[in-house]
Amino acid sequence: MTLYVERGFEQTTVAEIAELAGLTERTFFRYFADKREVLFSGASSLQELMVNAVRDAPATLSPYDAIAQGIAAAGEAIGPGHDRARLRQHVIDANNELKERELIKMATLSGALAQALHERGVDEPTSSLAAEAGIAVFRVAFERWVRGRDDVALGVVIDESIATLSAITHREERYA
Amino acid sequence: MTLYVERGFEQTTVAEIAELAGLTERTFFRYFADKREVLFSGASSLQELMVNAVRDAPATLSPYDAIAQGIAAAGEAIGPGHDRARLRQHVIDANNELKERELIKMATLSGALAQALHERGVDEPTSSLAAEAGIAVFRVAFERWVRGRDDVALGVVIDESIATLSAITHREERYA
DNA sequence: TACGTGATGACAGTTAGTGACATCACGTGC
DNA sequence: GCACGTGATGTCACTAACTGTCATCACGTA
Repeated sequence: MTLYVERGFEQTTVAEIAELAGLTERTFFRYFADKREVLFSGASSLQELMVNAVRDAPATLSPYDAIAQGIAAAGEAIGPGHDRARLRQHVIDANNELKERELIKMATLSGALAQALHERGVDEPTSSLAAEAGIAVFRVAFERWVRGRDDVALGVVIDESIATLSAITHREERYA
Repeated sequence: MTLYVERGFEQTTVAEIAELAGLTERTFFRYFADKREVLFSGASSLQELMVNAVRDAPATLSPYDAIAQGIAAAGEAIGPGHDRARLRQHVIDANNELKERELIKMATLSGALAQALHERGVDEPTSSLAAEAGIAVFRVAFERWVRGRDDVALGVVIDESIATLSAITHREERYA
């Protein structure tokens, strides 16, 4: 991570990382499937957290509100680490391969959330659409939070974005 | 493409592609930035099509409806090629690197659509959210269409998905 | 006919990632 | 206290995706 920040992702070789960490390249690849995965080791636990939140949400909640609970849980987990998130995102945004990896993590997450909705009795395509919409909200909210001021809480931005999406898809309200 | 279908993406080397096409590896890499890009050469023209549709949509349309026009345009362009789409998607789904590339193309598209909304006078974060939601709809609809029966038109699936997302994000209607 | 230009080939080099085997530390059962 | 199985690490050889550089070649033009 230090190296990625200092000289960028592409300019850092696995050999350098391994040397700095005091192990061989081969061992590095035993811990991480590839060079990119270093930055995404936390993704699976975040996914677990969100899926649990959806699963444990009150049965009376709509799919969209259940997903909102999951996103809120992610917000609470990430919220405190604004500086870390900003640094990490800066590295990712500077490199296309890393962006790709981030996107596939999001897509996997979306699939897991759809599955969690399934287990709440929600049918296709409602489950997939609600999950995808939730991820869309999370993506936009997270980006705004990372680029925004330090004192605006992630949870607040998320709530705003959830409401905004509802307003957008209400076709009749503000437009002809 | 023939080779990717026959033996899979990973099992196909650039050397083989080059030989089949009657040129050298180096020349292959002059036409395609990398091995994956072969399957996504049409992405930029599709993006252009969608952006134009959004730009040229009646000014009275809401952001969501303007995006819907863009998606409909994509539906018309892709719709006739059901077999080709199915084959291509089969190759992509079998390989994670290709899925990543597909996702970043979608993300780029989302950004372009958000930009097109901007030029219609739509503010952030509404523009990004509407674009992301539109991509979410497109993603789900496209997948359903590819996996579904031959005689169901893509346009129909898209319209259904647009309506379903509206219903989902109407929180009060069908749930407590 | 000489010349500039754009496309291609030839070739060497870097780096990510993998497979196979050796080694080594360490806890367990005897 | 010692043999032994096991999991983590090192070593080495190898493949394949890319990249940089220079040579070559076809072709339209002055």
